[in-house]
Amino acid sequence: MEYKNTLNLPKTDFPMKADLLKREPQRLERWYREDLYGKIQSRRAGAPSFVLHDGPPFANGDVHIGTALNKILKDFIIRRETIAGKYAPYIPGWDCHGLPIEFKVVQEMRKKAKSGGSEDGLDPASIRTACEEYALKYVGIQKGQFKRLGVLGDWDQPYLTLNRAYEAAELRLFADIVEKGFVYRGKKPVYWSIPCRTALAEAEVEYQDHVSQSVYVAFPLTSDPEAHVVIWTTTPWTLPANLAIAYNSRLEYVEYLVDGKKYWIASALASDVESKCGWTPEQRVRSFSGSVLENIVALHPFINRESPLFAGDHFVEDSAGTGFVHVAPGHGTDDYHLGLEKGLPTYSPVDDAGRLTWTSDLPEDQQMPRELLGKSILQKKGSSEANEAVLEILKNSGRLLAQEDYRHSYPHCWRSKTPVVFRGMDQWFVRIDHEGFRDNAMKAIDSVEWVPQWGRNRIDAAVQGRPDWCISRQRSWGVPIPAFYDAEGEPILDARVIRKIADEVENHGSNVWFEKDAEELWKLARPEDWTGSEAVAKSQDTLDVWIDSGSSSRAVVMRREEYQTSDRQGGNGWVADLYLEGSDQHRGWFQSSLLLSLAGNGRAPYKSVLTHGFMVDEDRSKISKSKEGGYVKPQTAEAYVGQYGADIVRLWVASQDFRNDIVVSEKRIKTVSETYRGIRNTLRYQLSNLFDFNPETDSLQPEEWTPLDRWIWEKFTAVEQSVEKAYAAHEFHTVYQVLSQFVAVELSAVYHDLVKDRLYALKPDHPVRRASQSVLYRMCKGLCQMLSPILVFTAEEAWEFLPGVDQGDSVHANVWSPESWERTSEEKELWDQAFRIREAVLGELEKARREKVIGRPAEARISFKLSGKGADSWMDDTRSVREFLNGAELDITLVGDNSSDPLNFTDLAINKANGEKCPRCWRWEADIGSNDQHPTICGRCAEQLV
RNA sequence: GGGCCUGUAGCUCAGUUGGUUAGAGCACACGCUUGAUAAGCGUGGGGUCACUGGUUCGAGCCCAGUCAGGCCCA
Repeated sequence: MEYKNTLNLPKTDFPMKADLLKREPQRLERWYREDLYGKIQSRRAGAPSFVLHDGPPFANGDVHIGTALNKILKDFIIRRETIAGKYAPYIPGWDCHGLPIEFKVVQEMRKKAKSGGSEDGLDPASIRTACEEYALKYVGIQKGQFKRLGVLGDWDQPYLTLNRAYEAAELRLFADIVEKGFVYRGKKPVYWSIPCRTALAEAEVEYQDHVSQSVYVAFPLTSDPEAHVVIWTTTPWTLPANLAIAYNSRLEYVEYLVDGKKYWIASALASDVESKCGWTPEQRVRSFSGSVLENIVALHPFINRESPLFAGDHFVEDSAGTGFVHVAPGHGTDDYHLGLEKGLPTYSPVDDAGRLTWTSDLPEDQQMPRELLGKSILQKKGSSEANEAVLEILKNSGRLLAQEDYRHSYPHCWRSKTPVVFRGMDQWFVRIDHEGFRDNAMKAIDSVEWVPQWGRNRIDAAVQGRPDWCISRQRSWGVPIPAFYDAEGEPILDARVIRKIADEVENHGSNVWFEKDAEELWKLARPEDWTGSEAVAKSQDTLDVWIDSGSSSRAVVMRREEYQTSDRQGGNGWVADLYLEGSDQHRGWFQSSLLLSLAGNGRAPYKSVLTHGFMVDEDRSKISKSKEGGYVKPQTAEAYVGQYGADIVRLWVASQDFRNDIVVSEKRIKTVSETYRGIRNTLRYQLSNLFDFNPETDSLQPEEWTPLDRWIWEKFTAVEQSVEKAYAAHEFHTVYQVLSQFVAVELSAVYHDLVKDRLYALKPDHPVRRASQSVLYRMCKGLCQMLSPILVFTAEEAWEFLPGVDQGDSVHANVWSPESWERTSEEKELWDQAFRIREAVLGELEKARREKVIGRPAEARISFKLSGKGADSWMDDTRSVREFLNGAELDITLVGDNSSDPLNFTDLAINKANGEKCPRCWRWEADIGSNDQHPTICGRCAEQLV
């Protein structure tokens, strides 16, 4: 008789091979066809809400692997809140305006225009149409890539910063802020990109190595034309804008006498300047303290005006230069502040195209020489027309003491990659210190939970140190600033006007501002009781994109229907529970959102803010787009998903502590794949042994289980508790560690291994078998649920094979309730000791096997002496004990009678077992043939065949 | 140059208020199994806790500095 056919061998259609690349897209198709997201939302209607507000990625290019990390983390959290029973809608967003898109679109339009022989069609309205098309195209592309990652959300109705309703809400928020007096018109040096013809935000500037033409220039004193203050600058073109010189009153200065002329520099820089200017230490005449320089006035080296000396102790250093700093208030931040303090104009004699020019700030006789007019300051190959012209004048006037190329880190325009210049010009600003606003912001920061905690330090520093917010941009692709100008050229910015325009934008889109002329717009927007001057022109500026994304709380969280639940009504109900972005956003979106929300709505828009690190290479250095030598994998989400599948990428994200940097490497992903296989096989083992189990009718309760079942169940519930705790703390790497280790150790190596005999060999409805199936069923279900936020595809796949699950019932829509269960302390104690004995036995078995006493553990006779509390209970169930100790035959001798001592064993010995191998259950038994009807198998097996 | 942060086995993580020979899983090596089988089990090797100095009876944990890396800023 073929006894193999009488065994309950495992059976399942849950495949061992994951085949993620094939199966994931199929499952996605089904999820969206059946509207899983909508189903979950309606099933959770009325439940306590949880709002994670999505920070909008820029609608440009493929989804970067770092962006994928961000979205996956958000998806973990949303899904975990959902299976915890919360109503947690996810409304993804995109940031659609801004320079990068406009730059690219304009480039393309120029190219086309050139080949077509005409530059027509480059007006703002056409540029905007092309930009919108471009942005929407990438919204579509990225949407598909996010979905492929398994990120679930309302992809049919995302929020876009270019939507009419969004723009209108943004403008209304802007109107509130204008009304409260935050916004002013001012002249200020701002980063200016010459090719892009725009002011740049700090975020749009990147530092690169740059070689500047640095010069040492002598400024004669009014009191003594032979005495000179020596300045050093790396931007000769700013010399025509020089209005003062700064020194440090705490430094020591030294006077040189060279060819009858006196030159002053800081002592600390003496040897440096000597070598540059060709002086010698012998020419040093005297030294003096910087404090005596007060009230001294110098003359501009080539323009007819004075350049007074002022103390600038906090920015004049003795680490480079001469200890005297040339001050041009229109061309530098320190210069500007010093100028404000001393009443100097923000003089910036450079036009939009980067050419030197005269301005109305100074009388004509104090303007720069005519030969400088029209010279471009844009640097090409290390020099510029303006620099050359200034150098020429300096050489001719004998004021140039030295010149050399100077390599340093210098700000560059992030798009055109050209050096940016500081240029004073009219802009709109938000005044950060308006009515104690900065202090309020600091308080608002205190009210927020920052995770990790040091995030607070970062945003604190960002807000504390930030200057007024320059919010205007001279670009087309953005939300227009609804300002007008009167006949005098004076700006009109009025909250009522802005609100009228917001209504127009809501109805017709913001193109209305660009398509209609000033007269028409003014007619639409002019308040009925307007008493101010009449508008004759409209502003061409757009709002900084950080105003766009920073308005999302007002435009999305406060407005979207999904978020207007009964538990979010009134008070601070509009505040989001969580924002989650990379740590670079402390200065970016977290800050802009905070400031705008505080100014407009009076408090921070979030309760807590979570940040993650950045993707780094295997050597933990910054991910580079191009590496020297050889092919480099594009760092897009697609590149990884296409090779490994989304669940592997997600598990890899979960495997590392995201608060630090995340290492992205093939090797790392491969080890994660190994873990994935372990998890998948465990699920498969469990499912395959549940093929004939009906949870409704076959389930047994813990009291009816064997001690081993209770042991694993207690372990499992402990795992559920730690996983729950880890999820609550957003520590996904702990979820990963706890689950992968539980799967490998407790389940695979112990429980699943030990329980095979009873599952296979006992008759199907044997209570011991049903007991184990009951535990397996509970664990399999719990594992699917615990894994579901991370392994979204695999958890669902296994869930469908789970007995008793209705067709179409998604693991993602169910509620996961972590169990909590413990054995009695007596049982725990007894079995803790049992495991210690097991460990010792396994060691001895291995030794015996090496010494060839036995072939394999199943042939072993294990004997030892047992004493202490619970020892007699071992004797009650030697089958379980034997199974537990992994041997064939047991010979336990009870010794002593002191049952209050802890369980203990001595004299452990391993020998070859008696009996022979049962062909049915493969165990070594002494009672083979004891049953007449089944003479070749063991007694236990024979009983099962009745 | 400044601010914030990170640095424990090949990889990912634990290491409780400083206290016995620093732990786990994976990977690796060797063996077993072939009724979880493109699976499973057992055993084993592997760490000057980035480095240097200090505080202490005692430091992976505390202090100072150095180096390397990341983000932000200048």
